[in-house]
Amino acid sequence: MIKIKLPDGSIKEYENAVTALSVATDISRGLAKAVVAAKVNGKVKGLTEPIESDADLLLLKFEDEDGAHVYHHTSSHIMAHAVTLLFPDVKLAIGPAINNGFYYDFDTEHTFTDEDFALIEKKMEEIIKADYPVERFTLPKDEALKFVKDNPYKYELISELDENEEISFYKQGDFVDLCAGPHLPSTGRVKVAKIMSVAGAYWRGDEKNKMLQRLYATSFPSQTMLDEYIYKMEEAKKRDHRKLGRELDLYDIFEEGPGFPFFFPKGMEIRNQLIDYWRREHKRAGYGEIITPIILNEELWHKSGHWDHYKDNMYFTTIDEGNYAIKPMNCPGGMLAFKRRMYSYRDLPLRTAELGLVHRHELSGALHGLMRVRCFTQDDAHIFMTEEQMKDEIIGVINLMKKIYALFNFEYKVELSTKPENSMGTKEQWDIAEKALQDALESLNMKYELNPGDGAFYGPKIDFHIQDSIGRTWQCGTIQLDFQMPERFDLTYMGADGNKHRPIMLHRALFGSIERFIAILTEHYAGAFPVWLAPVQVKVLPLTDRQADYAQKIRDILLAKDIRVECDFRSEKIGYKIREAQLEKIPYMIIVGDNEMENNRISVRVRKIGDIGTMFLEEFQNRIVKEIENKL
RNA sequence: GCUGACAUAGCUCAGUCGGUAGAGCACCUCAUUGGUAAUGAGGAGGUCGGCAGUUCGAUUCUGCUUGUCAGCUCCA
Repeated sequence: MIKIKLPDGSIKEYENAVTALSVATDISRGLAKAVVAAKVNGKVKGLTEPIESDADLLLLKFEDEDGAHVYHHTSSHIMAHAVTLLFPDVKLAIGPAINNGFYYDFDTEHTFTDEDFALIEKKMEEIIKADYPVERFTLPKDEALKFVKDNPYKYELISELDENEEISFYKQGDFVDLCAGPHLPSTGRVKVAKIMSVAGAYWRGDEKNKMLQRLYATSFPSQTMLDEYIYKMEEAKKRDHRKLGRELDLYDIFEEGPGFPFFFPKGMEIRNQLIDYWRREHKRAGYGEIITPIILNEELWHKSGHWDHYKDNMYFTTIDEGNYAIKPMNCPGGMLAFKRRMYSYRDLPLRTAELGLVHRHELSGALHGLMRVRCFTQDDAHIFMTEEQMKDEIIGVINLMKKIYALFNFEYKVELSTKPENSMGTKEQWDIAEKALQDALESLNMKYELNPGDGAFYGPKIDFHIQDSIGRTWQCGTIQLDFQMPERFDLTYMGADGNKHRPIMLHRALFGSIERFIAILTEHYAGAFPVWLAPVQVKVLPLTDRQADYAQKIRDILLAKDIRVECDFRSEKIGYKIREAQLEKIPYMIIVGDNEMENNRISVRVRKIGDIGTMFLEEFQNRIVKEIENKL
């Protein structure tokens, strides 16, 4: 007797081995139709895989993340199947499910174009209609290798697997693919698929390898869901900071300076508000602010290790026949600032912040609006401390980061990145540093992912990643431990014992880059910034020329309270002025006609709500001042 | 940097199977003085990203180049 326990606690009993599909059928026919995979004792399995002993069973639908994953994975096989039929010379590489879809990497002489998409989709439809059962079979490693001998990619993948491992394959019609699975029971379970784009992708993500052609696609259980997805993506694109930055006249990048952004008065307003806030928080958290030069002698960069590890990303220049570098990071300058005098252990931890403008030579193909630029302002800080202070300092920084991100209601992902291949220092130092970061994360109960080998060349780091409008994530905040720079620069402090000791250094940035952070904010708010950040907070709209003086008076009063206010004196109808202010995403409009003027009042219109009626200017002023103070 | 696509007015986009271009919005002028998302009329604005080549003639075809977009790689 096999007992299958369902999530609601109920138990179904079966004489013999049973499949998740038949359990679903027992519950209801509708469920059997909707279910796409199952979690058996917490592991995702195919619906038709036999369950041979007692198990906890969770039936997965497309709506479940794991369910969608299986659904998309089978879809990727269908796409590979279709491509194989249309382009027989194609060699398959890998084709996993990803967020919102799937891709497959192909090696073929043919260059895929947009016109091929429709052809491939049509072929996929045929495979779906044929409703081939998707069957799993396994081979021992040596036979598996023989089976894929004509495909170097699959051959390489299998070669790396364990000798004794059973290698699983999935077969649908005549198409067979190496795959760990699981899969849908048959191809007909996929309803609609759409190829989204084609792009180059290096085999195994290594630029030394051959570049393959990657087809990105998605699939859904219904046309309606696909349409909704496409609509959603189009809507999301309207939030693109590059578009909004231009429309709202905040910032832009021109052909004359690829990767070098311009900020205009309205963008600067946002930037300055952020920085004001940043300065207040840092003063409170015990930081002193410094500024270090953008250009420093090349020697410094040899000493810091940047020459050996970061030269390709740096710009250089000559002054009076001397060689100079344009800083890609602020730390070496920070080192000089520390070294200028002697410190006591009583001075530690010493927290030094710098809004430092750094320049980096990024690959042209990597540039992306304000998200990825060639010059940006890091809200950097260097904390010099003793080993005992390390953990508390890390925790302090994480808490400050959490406080700032909470202000914007950001969802973020935390990653711990460890020792990369080409790094400075000893393994012991790295171990201590990595452990300190990990301990801090764990003592705060933070969820994080491990990202092995992705640390900076001088130390491991904790990174904070935030999503953009279409779900791409960007690293913003970062906390990096560094034993190397203090050693290279021979930094010391005087200990209680009268001897010189070496401090440990922590690099950190909260926004990460002001430019990237503003891009994230623009997309996060879809350009409708909260009052405290809005470039223009209030627009006064006189109904006719008769109210011009009154409008001006209102503006002057608000200006005197540091409220950012503009007037629209043009001889346009009120509807027109409102529409324009609305499109500019200005939080408050003050509308004044003869009525308001006679009663010494104002009409207020809120961006999100609409007309909220008339009030005295003083009432409005109290309201908006309070909102600004509370950062709403 | 690599793969693919794209580049026409400030913005969004038409268009020319090779005969030097057009709309809407924005801008300027005039009229209009209005009550919560577009008043009307007129005007100005483009060496069709740049450089070569083919051609009687190139914005259109070809090559190179610059930039942008998607992805890979890399990173805040």
